[in-house]
Amino acid sequence: MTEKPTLKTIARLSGMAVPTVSRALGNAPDISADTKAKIRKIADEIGYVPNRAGVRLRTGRTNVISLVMSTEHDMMNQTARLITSIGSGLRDTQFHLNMTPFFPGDDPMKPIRYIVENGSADAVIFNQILPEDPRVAYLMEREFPFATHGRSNWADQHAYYDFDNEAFARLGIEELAKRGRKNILMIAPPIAHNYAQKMVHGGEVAAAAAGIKLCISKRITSDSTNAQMREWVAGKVATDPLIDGFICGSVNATMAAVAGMEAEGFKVGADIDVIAKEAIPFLKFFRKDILVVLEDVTATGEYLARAAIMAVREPKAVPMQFLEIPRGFVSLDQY
Amino acid sequence: MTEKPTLKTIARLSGMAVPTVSRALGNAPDISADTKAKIRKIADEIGYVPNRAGVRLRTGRTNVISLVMSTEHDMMNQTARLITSIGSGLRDTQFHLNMTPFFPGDDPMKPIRYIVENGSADAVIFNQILPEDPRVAYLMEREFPFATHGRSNWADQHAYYDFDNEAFARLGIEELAKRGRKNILMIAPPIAHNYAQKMVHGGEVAAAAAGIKLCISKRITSDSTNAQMREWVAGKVATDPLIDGFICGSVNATMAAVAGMEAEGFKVGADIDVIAKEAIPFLKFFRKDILVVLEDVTATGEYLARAAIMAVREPKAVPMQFLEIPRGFVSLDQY
DNA sequence: TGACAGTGTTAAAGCGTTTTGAAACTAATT
DNA sequence: AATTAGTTTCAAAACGCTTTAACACTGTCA
Repeated sequence: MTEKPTLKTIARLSGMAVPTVSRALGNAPDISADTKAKIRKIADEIGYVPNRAGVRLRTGRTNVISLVMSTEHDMMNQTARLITSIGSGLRDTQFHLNMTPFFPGDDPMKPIRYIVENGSADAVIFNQILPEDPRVAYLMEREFPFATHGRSNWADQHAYYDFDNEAFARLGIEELAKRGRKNILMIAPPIAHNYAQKMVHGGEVAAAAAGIKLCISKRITSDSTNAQMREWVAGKVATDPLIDGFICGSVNATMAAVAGMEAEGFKVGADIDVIAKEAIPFLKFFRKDILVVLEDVTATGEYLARAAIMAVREPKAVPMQFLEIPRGFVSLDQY
Repeated sequence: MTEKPTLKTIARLSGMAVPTVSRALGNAPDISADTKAKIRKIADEIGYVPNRAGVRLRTGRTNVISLVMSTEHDMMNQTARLITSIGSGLRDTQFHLNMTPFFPGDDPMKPIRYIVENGSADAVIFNQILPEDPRVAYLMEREFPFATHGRSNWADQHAYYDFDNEAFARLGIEELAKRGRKNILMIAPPIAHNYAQKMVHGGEVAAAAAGIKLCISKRITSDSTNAQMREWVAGKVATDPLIDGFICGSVNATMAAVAGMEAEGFKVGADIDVIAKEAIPFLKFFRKDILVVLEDVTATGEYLARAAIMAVREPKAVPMQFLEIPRGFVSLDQY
């Protein structure tokens, strides 16, 4: 892990000339099988990745598929809005936005490592932060610019935007207590994530202070399937009729909770109060008695974009950091 | 519009050397104001845009902000799912995904032109297609690879993936007719878009055949604000109590229609049937009587990715084209 | 022996940009 | 007249890659 390996590196190591290396890796017909094998081996060992600017400059091929996406017709779309608001924050700057989705089961380090090693971006933005997130550690160690959606344990040292989920849970518990609710169920995000831990902690502290009971599901979290959550909620309210409140960590959890309790004949707002958090307002269209806290995703994206640029331009400056404090419950009129 | 302008072009035109041009445009202090003005003028006239590969190769700066986005926790997110499924279709290929959001009021040609002129991608994917979409015309004329989400009038000549909105409207009308409904309101997408025209046309033909009345809103379309749609629906059902069916062109329209009719005391599934189209199943969680047709966004994204790559690799081959036929109405169990 | 054809490798050039360091002036100072 | 200083411009090099054309070899055939 010294210098970024190029064709020249492999040429030096193998004693061949640069073009030979290029053609060998490109599997050209006029290179002997021996040479190809030898060069391929060295390339793999030192982790050679072609420099995309070099390829592009020479061949004119970018290896980029560009997605030009209009946003006009989708208002209710959290992630899309996050993406477009990052785009919006990048407007009139020299920066372009590159998307690397990754999927459940993928190694979260992989795309980050690729970007750093290949130098395919000046900065990274990512989400789903763990308390001791290895991506954060990796990027900090290499002094590669980044901004996170959510805080790690080292959040004081890097750029982030976060929603205060601790305050959200507190707000929820306090509102439920005020309404005389005493037996609360929380569907929290997977507990490995830092924001889940904060939400749970906030809820527990507030519940203890208010003297009400809070039960947090371990098996079922807000990333379970809708069907699983629905079953679980239905089972819970059926066996324990004292349950009179829900705090839901995601829109999906809210939908599933509502469906589950209604299947058992309970009524939102009357029998059971539901606290929900959403980024794009729409839950109240269907159940105006749901108690909704809004999260400002547009601000999130624009802030993260600015924070990332700042991290690129002023690596030594104090990183941009913002904690969004929930502003209470919204009414349908505000939609 | 002959050759792509570079610093060399400007150098030739101005009689200056390439580095001088570079420094003049970079506003270096050691270039005279006269020269700067002259060069800037030429650059603007010929529409010079710096080649990003050149810049990157020389400086190491990519001018890219990379967004690495986890998708685990958002299931209900149409655009996000489209994006990630495009990413998924690009997996294990050499291609990377680049996002260019644009915003209501922006010139839709601008990002396309930039990509083509700057050569910042090998292919473009875009949506919101007009019947005679200038972007399609532009790209076809230049033989630049692309794939569209939706069909233009020249769809036989280019790669696309489309959902058959004509069939959707027909399906909706026929189902409403079967249920004895006679007075239908449709909230269609803005009529300029091709898919809106197809949806309207399909509805009108089917309504005529079934002998029922179909009214399509002109002023209010599915991109109106939720509040506008809600007001409009409430007003309509209040003044015309014969209305007994809705066909909604978007999830937003559906939500607003439901809210509007319920505000006037009508009940979904009993007084009025509602036909909806959605990509991510969630409407039925709240109103299981809504008649929901699903659109397969995951397939869409993966297909568009493959189609774009195909257009790059085999420009002369017959373009990949797919029309998704709606498969009828879903039940809550299928969610 | 010389010409010919493979075979495997390399030298040289160039894609568009920016950064050095030097060069050509002009104007001011000795 | 000769030096110095200041201003403006430019030549050359380099980033990493691929392509073209040329180079050595070997072995075959006349």
